[in-house]
Amino acid sequence: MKQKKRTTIYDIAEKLNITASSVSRALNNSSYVNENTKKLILKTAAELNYKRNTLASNLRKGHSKTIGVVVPRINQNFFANVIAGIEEATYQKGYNLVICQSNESYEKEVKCINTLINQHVDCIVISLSVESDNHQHLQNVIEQDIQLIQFDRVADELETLKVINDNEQASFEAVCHMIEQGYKKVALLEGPQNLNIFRQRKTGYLNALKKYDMPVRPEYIIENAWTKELGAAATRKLLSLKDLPDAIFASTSDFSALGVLEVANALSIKVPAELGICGYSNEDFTEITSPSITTIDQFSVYMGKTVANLYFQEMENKDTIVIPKIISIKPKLMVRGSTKRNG
Amino acid sequence: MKQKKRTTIYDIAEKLNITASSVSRALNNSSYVNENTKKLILKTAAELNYKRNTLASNLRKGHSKTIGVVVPRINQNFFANVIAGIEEATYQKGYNLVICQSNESYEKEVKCINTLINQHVDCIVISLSVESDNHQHLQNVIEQDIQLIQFDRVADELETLKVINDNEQASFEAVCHMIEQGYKKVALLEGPQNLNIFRQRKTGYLNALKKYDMPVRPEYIIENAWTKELGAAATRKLLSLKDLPDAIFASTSDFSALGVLEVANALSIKVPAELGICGYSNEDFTEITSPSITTIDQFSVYMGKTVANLYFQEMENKDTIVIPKIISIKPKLMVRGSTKRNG
DNA sequence: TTTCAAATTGCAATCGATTGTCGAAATTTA
DNA sequence: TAAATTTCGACAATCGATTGCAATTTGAAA
Repeated sequence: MKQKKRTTIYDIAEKLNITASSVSRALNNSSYVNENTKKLILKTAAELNYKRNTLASNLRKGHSKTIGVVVPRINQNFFANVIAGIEEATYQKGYNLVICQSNESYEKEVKCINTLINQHVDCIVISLSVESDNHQHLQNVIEQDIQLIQFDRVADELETLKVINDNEQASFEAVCHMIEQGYKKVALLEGPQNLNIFRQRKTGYLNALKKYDMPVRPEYIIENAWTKELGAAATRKLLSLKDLPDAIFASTSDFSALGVLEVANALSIKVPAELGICGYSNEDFTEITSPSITTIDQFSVYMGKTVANLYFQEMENKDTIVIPKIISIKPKLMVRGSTKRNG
Repeated sequence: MKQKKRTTIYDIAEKLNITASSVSRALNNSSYVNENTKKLILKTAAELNYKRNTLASNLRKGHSKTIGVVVPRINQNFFANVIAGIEEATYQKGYNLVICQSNESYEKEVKCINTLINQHVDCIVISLSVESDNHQHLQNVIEQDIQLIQFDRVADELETLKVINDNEQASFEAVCHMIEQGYKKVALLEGPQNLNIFRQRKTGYLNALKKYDMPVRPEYIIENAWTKELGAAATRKLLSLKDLPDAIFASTSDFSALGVLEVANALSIKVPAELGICGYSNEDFTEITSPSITTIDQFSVYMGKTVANLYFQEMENKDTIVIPKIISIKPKLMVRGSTKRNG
C-alpha cells in the first residue's frame, strides 16, 4: 500500500522526451551530452527528487564501492577506533562500509565473510576471531577475487595484505622497561596462543628475560588471562606462590591489567613499589586509575587509516603484479605510574 | 587482468542443460522444482563455488535487507554499544548493517543519509549530530519510503519511530539523590541546548530543585560543558565563585564528570565530602576512578536491540496504519562513591 | 487407451543504470 | 556549396537474479 515508486532515469527521460542513456550520461557528467540538455536533465532530476539506484549501478559496473569489515567486537575500544579510522579514510573516496562482528566465533565469522562475498564488496578487512584457526573462508575471499586485508590478529600463513603492530618488539620494550625499573621477577599474563599476536607478545617477554639473563619460571606464566576477571584470578594465583613475582605484564589487555590492579589494591599491595603492572592497548581508563597504568599504545585510529590507504594504493596499481605487503606499525610504550619506581 | 568471472546461475544452468529460472528456484528452495533436479543443482552450485550476487537479487526484489546506521561517532562507547546491539538482533534475521558516522557534522550527516538512500537500504537508524537542527534530509528519507528510526538524540518534531531514554526522569532522580545526600547547592553542566536530550536533562535538574524548593542560580548552570576539558574548565569557573556549589551534575557525559573529578583532586577538594559529582552514561571507567563516579546507565546495547526489533515489528504489520511509536527506556541511576556521603 | 489435473520446467520480461555502436544533425574545412 | 568532421543522442545489449505465465511432462483416474 505504500510503494510510491522512486523516480528512475526513465521517468526523467520520458518527461524530457529523450532516452535514458542521455540521462545517465548527464548524471555521470559525461562529455557526450550537450551542455544545455545536461542542465535541463540535472534540473529535472532535482525536481523529481531523483536518487540514483546504487544497486543497479553497481550491478552494471561490476563493483560496489563498498568495503566489508569483520571484527570480533564492534564495541571494543581498539576495534571501534580502527573502524573509525577506516571510515574516515574511505568516506572521502565515496566508499561505504559494511560492518560485521564475529563475536569471537569462528562460525559467525564464516557467515559474515560469505555475506560480504555475496554483497560483492570490493574489499574485505578482517581481524580474526579467537576461534579461527582454519582459514578456508579467507582463501575463498581471495578466490572470489576480492581484495583481502588482515589487520592486528592475522593469519601469518596466508599471503595477503596485512597491517599489524610489532607486538614482539613492544612487549620486549615493556618488559625491559620493567626490569630496568628494578623489578626482578616479572610474571606474564598471556592470551590464547592460537592468536599470533599473543604468541608474539610472549616471545617479546621471553626475549627481554633472556637479554637480562633472567630465568623463565613457568609458574610465572599464566595462560588465558585476557579479561578483567581472568586477570584478577591470575593475580590471586600468582600472589599465592611461595616466591612472589614483583611485577606482572598483562600482555593480553588493559582490562586484565585492571584486574591485577584491583586485586593488588584489595590486598593493600603497593603499586608500583611492591608490584609493577603493565597492560596493553592504552585504553582510555589506564590514565585515570590510581596509580595510572603503564601500557602500550597501538595507534588504533591510525591503523584503520593505514588499512584504507593500503587498499586504495593497491587499487591504483592493480595491473602490476601483486606483492603481499605487510605494514607494521610500531606501538609506543606509555610509561605511567604503575611501573615508575622512584630511582 | 584478474577478473576471473564469478559463476552465475547461468553457468550452472548451462552445465546442467536447464534454464536459469530452475536454478534460481532451486537455490531459493522453491517447491516448483523436482527434488532430484534441486539436489543436482545444489550439488553443482557447490562444485562451481557459486555465490549469489546479492546486488542483482536485491535489484530484482526491490529491497536490500540492509539497515543503514548513522551515528555521530562510531568509537564512542554509547554508540558502539548501540550498534553492537543492533547488529546482534539484525544478524539473526539475515540483515546487513551499513555504518556511517557524521562526526557531529550536519553536512556529513546529510551526505551519509543520501548515500544510504541511494543504496536502497530498507531502514535508516539515526542519532543526530550536534549541528543538526534542520531535518529536511530526514524528511527526504520518509518521502523515499524508507523506514526511519531515530534514537537517543532525536528530532521531537518529526513523527517517526523513536527509541529514547527518559532523560528528564533520570536527571530528576540523579539530582534528587544528590539533594537527599545533603548537598544544598547543586550546579549543572549542560550540553548544547539544540539537542533535545540536553534540554530534557536540564528540565529534570530544574524539576528536582523545584521539588525541594531550592533556588535556581544561573551562575551554577554552565553551558556547553560536554567534554572532559570543558568539564574541567567549567569546574574551575564554578570553584572560583564566592558562593561555591557543593555538588556538580555533569549532565552531558561521564567525560565531563571526569574533568570535574580531576580538577577536584588537583585542588585537594574532597569528593564526596566537600563536593558531590554525578555523570551521565555509565562509561566503564566510572567504576574505577577514585572515588568511583555516580552516573546513569542508559542500557545502550539493549537500546540497539530495541531499535532493531522495533523495525522488525513494523515490517510485520506494514499493511496496517503506521502509528509513530516512541519507546522510552528508563535509565538507571548508578549510585557510587562520588555522591555517597556517610549518613 | 484416453482424459485431465498436477508437477515441472521453459520463456521472456523485469529491476535501473551503463555503455559500445551507429546514424543524424550541426559545425568546420576545403 | 560540397565534403569532412564533430557532436549528440538513440538503440540495444548487458549486469545476474527473480517471477508470472505458458508449455510440457508425468502420473493417475476413467
